[in-house]
Amino acid sequence: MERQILHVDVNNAFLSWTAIDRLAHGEELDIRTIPAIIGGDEAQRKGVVLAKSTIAKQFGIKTGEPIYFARKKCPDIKVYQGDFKVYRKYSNALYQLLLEYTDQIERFSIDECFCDLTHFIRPGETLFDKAKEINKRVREELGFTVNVGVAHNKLLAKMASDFQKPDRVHTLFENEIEAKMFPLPISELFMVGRKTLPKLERLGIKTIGDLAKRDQKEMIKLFGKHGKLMWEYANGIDEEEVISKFVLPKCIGNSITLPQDIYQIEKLNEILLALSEQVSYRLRKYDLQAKVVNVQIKTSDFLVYSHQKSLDIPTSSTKEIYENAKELLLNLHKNRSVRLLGVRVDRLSEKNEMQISLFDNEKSEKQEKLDKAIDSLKERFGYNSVTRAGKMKINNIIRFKEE
DNA sequence: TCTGGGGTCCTAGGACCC
DNA sequence: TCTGGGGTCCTAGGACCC
Repeated sequence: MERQILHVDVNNAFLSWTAIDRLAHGEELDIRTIPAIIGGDEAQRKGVVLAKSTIAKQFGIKTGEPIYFARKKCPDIKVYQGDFKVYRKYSNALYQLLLEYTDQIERFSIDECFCDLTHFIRPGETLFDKAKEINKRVREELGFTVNVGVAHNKLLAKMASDFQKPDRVHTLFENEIEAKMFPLPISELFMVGRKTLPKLERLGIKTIGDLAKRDQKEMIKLFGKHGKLMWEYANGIDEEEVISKFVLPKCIGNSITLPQDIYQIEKLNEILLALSEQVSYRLRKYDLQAKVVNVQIKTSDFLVYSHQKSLDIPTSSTKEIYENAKELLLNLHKNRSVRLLGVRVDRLSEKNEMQISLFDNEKSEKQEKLDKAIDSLKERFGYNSVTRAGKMKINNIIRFKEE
């Protein structure tokens, strides 16, 4: 049976949401109507463009580039800081509205959803009608706009939502692929990134159609699994289901670009503790444990190094994760000047009843009780209310969004 | 020019075992 | 003494996405 899929994509999400939240708080100016961007704090060396207004886009400003570049392109650009709590609020409002159409919703990111309406189209209705209705209702009831892609699989719905923006509904059915998708530059294809683009161009592949018409075996030979995927996408082939159920994370990480480069291991360890604390806190919130601890650094010359360690027994203990991270960092840093420091845990598994209640020894039982006590204080009084990362100055450097 | 932070998945090479 | 091939696990790095 042909599936009925929508991809709902919020236009300039971070900027639009910031705009309407400011308006809701009495601000007169709608920042969607001026050259504006949402960006990180330049003083903290996080000065990249996270979202841009339609007018800012017309100046050639791109998401992900330094704010410094954006100013060169448009000296009058206004820069605003975003707020994740605000994003989450509007993202949830959108999700609630979509739930009126189907319970088969995959939250692909904070500002994108896939919806499967296969079993929710009544006789006499079309998928396109539903898409138009959603588009209109979001604008009128929620105050921001979305693009909606209409198709029979996720890939085509996603490609369709990316066509003309903003506030539009586009279809991309099988019989439209040749006319609507094949002429697009190959860079527009989902999963063709910065590194693959020049390789494809060197092969004479300039458009999605060019790739679609190549031999699939050739693409597999050159790019392996990625080649197979790209070829299928270029041909509009995608069998992936809309996953509506909650999926546990496969890894949890926390990293920070430091306001200044740091080379002293003692100072780095203090930050490492704060990072480990946050990672293990999130791990425990999901009732997960980790088999692998990973530490990553980025040096002042933007080289990235990482070390990881497989543990004998999975853990969710702050102390254990920190101790292992410390050891990894020691082997990693070699007096290098560190720009970014990160901790990540991998190979996560669910704690079963046995593991929650039984302990190897008294020491780890005590440790677990301490973690739990701190966790519940954090729950009640906020993440930063209690911390083992001793010095408060670290919490001035690292701002935790997780509360 | 000055370059975030959160993820997922894949690959290559080495260690180790049979 | 000098020799093989396959499977699994681990690590480091890199690609992609939003």
